[in-house]
This record gives sequence, structure tokens and C-alpha cells, in this order.
Amino acid sequence: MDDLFDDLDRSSPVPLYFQVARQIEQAIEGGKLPPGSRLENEITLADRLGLSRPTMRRAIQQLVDKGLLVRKRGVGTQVVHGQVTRPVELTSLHDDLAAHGQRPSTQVLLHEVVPAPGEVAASLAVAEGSPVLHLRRLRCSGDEPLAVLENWLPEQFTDLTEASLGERGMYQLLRSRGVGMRVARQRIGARRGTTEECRLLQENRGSPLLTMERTTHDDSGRAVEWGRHVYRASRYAFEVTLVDR
Amino acid sequence: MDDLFDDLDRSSPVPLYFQVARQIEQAIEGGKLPPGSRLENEITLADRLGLSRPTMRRAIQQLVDKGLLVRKRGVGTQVVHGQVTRPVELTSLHDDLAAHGQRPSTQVLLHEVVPAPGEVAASLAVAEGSPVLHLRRLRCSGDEPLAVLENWLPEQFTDLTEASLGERGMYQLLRSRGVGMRVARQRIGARRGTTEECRLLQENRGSPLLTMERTTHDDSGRAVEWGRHVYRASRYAFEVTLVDR
DNA sequence: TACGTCTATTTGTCATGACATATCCTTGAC
DNA sequence: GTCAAGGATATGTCATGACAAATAGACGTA
Repeated sequence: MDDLFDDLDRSSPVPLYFQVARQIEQAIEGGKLPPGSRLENEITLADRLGLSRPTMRRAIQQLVDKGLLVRKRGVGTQVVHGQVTRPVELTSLHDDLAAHGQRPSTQVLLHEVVPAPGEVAASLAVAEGSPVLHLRRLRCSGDEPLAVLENWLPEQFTDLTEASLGERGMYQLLRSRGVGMRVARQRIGARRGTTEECRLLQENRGSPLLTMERTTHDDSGRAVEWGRHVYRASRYAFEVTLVDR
Repeated sequence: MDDLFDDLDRSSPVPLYFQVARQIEQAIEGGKLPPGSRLENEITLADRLGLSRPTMRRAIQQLVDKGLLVRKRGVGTQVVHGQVTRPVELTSLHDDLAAHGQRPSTQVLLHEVVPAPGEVAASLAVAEGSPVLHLRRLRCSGDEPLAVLENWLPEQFTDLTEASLGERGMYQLLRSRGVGMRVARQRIGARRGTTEECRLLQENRGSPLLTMERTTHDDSGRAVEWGRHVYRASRYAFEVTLVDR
């Protein structure tokens, strides 16, 4: 019980609360903290690690937000029962696939700069008619088609090349240009696929598809991207963790 | 700019950071803080309200988590562009509908206590074969059917009556019994509806439906409920806000 | 003009200390 | 034996103080 933690690196740029959170998370994944088990109280833990209580609290809170821990006032902190799943985070489909050991590939179906139509302009909060980059891509995992991704990006990104989009995910490209994406609002629904969508995705005509509409904002609050995606319902699902605070 | 805030009530049981967060939120909704506008720096704000900086930070952070604000080190805090939507929270469909002024109603299709099948037992983290309450309900909004809700609850809730479930939402019932729900993991997908589902939902045969599988845990980390729901894709969608921290 | 440097501003991280409050368990009274 | 009161324990809230680091703008130099 006592050797749950390795030493902390106070010279590292990685914040202390983050180092601690990761160690607790690993302890949970590794079975050292089985589901339902109780953590020591935060004051003792902080003491043992030579940390202040706020720092310790922040580490624990981070895992509560991830849905791994549950706290109850006057009682303590416990590990949540049940299998640990991976929640959706602010990543792209491309990154998700790569992280799961898949081999993502992309085929650019459409790549054009057009004047922003009304709906697009409203979602991106740019002037109607201002130049935007309109993309339509087919995303595959291995040999299997997985999703049709349609996106619009504001003027500052109209120089993204078709070739670069074929190789690296859109989020990766944006990040490498120094864009700090912070918030995304998604709307997840379902509908029958169009004939063309089903053809692209190698599904039978009229198959049910999972739809996702998303606006992503950067660290200045400006819209960076608006997208309408359709996924093969037979191969894809969204996972979400909700926490009440 | 200066009269953004009402006075704070230090005797109220509502935490100060929460009172502040709500006031900022109202200022955003009311247009006093338009999209893209910058907040004063947190030290000044804290001073003006007679608060400490950590408390002010916590208020702001709460709104960042909700996707309303965006912060950037060395720069400041800004209001996110774009329409403000309501993210899904840890509420039931019943509560959601009621909050939107709809008139939710429920028809209990099935209400039985059965020995937990393997899959259910695993999701609820109870012994296989232990008694569980198995529910199947049709949820309507006004006159329109909206979803078929199938749920399993562990032994301690097997005494929930069919009548009570017809009147109040399941989450409401659980809360009134002192259950503090804290974490839920959802998996959102899509598929074609079965013949019976489509009949219940008054959809054409084979219509696409939005599916949701969910496990809810209470503040002790124990599973409280496992559910498999199907929603009419033509009338329902999930909204999710993701924040990168 | 163009470029790099310095500085002011702002958020990020961390420590210490205090009191409030929910919960559980023990103890004691009836 | 049952119920109520009280204490122990843990998390929740809040204040104060300090330093680190990223950013943007001003300034000076080539």
C-alpha cells in the first residue's frame, strides 16, 4: 500500500499534480487499486509525497473528472467499479485510430476554396461570402472505409494543401501550425445514408449511419473548423463520460 | 463594465465560486459579455469582488469546463464565439424534456425481477444470477413516442413499483431515495430498428435509430443502473462539449 | 524597414493555514 | 434493545503569498 508512488520530479516541466494523477491512474490500471478500494485521505497522501493539500486535491480531482474515482464528503475517495473505458477526448478520428494501433488513411475527395455559404459562415463566425476551405475526405482504417468527413475552415487555413491532408490528420496539421484547439461542441445523431455515402462506405443502400456535427474553437475562442461527418454505424461508436460535480 | 456583478451572499450555502460563475454566465447570456470579448484579469476581478484569487480562478475554470470561456496564458480570458448550446449533463431524458417545456410521459412495457444474466451482471458488477429489476419503457414527448428505454437495476432497487415509474423519471426516483449519481459512461451508436422498436416508435420498418448504452455509478463507485436505449433519430440527438485542459 | 531583445501583463503552479460540513460509528440514555 | 447525541474523520470551501512561464507589445538597433 505504501509503495504506490514513485518519486516526483520537481524539476520537470510536467506539473506535480499531473505526475501524481498519472501514477494513481497507473495504479488503478495495474490492479494495485482495485475497483471499490479506498484511497487514503488526501492529507496523508499529500504528506507522504511532500505535497501541499491543494496539489494533491487537484491530482485526485483530475481523475474524478475522468470518471476513474468518486469522492464523498466525510467518507473518502474510491475507485469506480466496472471496466475502465477510454472516453472521447479532443482528438481527431485520425489520432484515435493511430492510438489504437490501426492504420488510418485518407482520400481527399474534394478540396476547394469557396465563398462561405450562410450556414457555414454562421458556424464559423466569419462574414458570409468570405473565402473558406471546403473539404470532403474518406477516412479508412486499414482497408475498410470508416467515415466521410466534410469540413469547412476559415480563411487563414485556405492554403492547406491536398497532399498534406492526404498524409496527416487535419487536427495534426492545425496543431503543427500552432493552433491550440481547446473547445469542441458536437451534436451526435443518426440517419439513413445517401446513395453516394453508402457507396463510398461500402454499405448497403439506405444503411443507418452515425452523424456528427462539430465546431472546434481555439484558445482565443475563434472557430477553427466546422464539420459534418458520417460514420459507419456498424464500425464506430462514440464514448462519453459524464461527471456530476 | 464595472456593474457586471451583483453582491455576493457570503452567508448562503451556495459556494462563492459558484455564485460568481453564475453571474458571469448570465452576463454572457445577456449579451453584456459578447463573444470574443475579454474579461478583466483574474486578480483585478478577485479584488473587486473581495475574493481571493483561487476562488476567482475556480469560478472562471467552471465556465471554461462548460465551454463558455477560453483562457490563454499571458493573454487573458475570452468568451467563446458562436452560439451557446446546452451540453448534455448527468440528467435523464425525462428531466431534459421537462426542462425544455415538453410534457414527458412514460409507458411501462415490462417490469420484472429476474436473475442477472451474464452481461448485465458484468456491467453492474453484481453476482451473476442475483436478482435485478428489468425494465422496458416507452418514453413519449407530448403525444410523440421518442425512445424505448431498457434498464437493469441491482437488487436494492427491485422494489421500485411500476406505478411510480410511470409517473416520475427513473433518475428522479433514484434521487428521491438518496442515491447520489456521480459518473455515467455512455456509448452512442446507431443501427436499424427492429420491427417491434419501429412499431413502438411509429417509424417505418428498418428506420435508423440512435442507440445509447450507459452505466451509471453512485458516489461510492457502485453501479446503480445499466441501460440500453434507442431513440428516434428523426427527433433526437446528443450534444457534447469537449474541453482540452 | 526589418529584426531581435527586453519588459509588462496575465495565467499557471504550488505552499500554508483555517474553518465548514457531511458521514459514520461509538457511546449513552431510555 | 432501540434510538439519539456526540465525537472522529474526511472532503469542501476560502484566504494569502510567492514564483514560473507564455504572450504581446514597445523599444532599440542594424
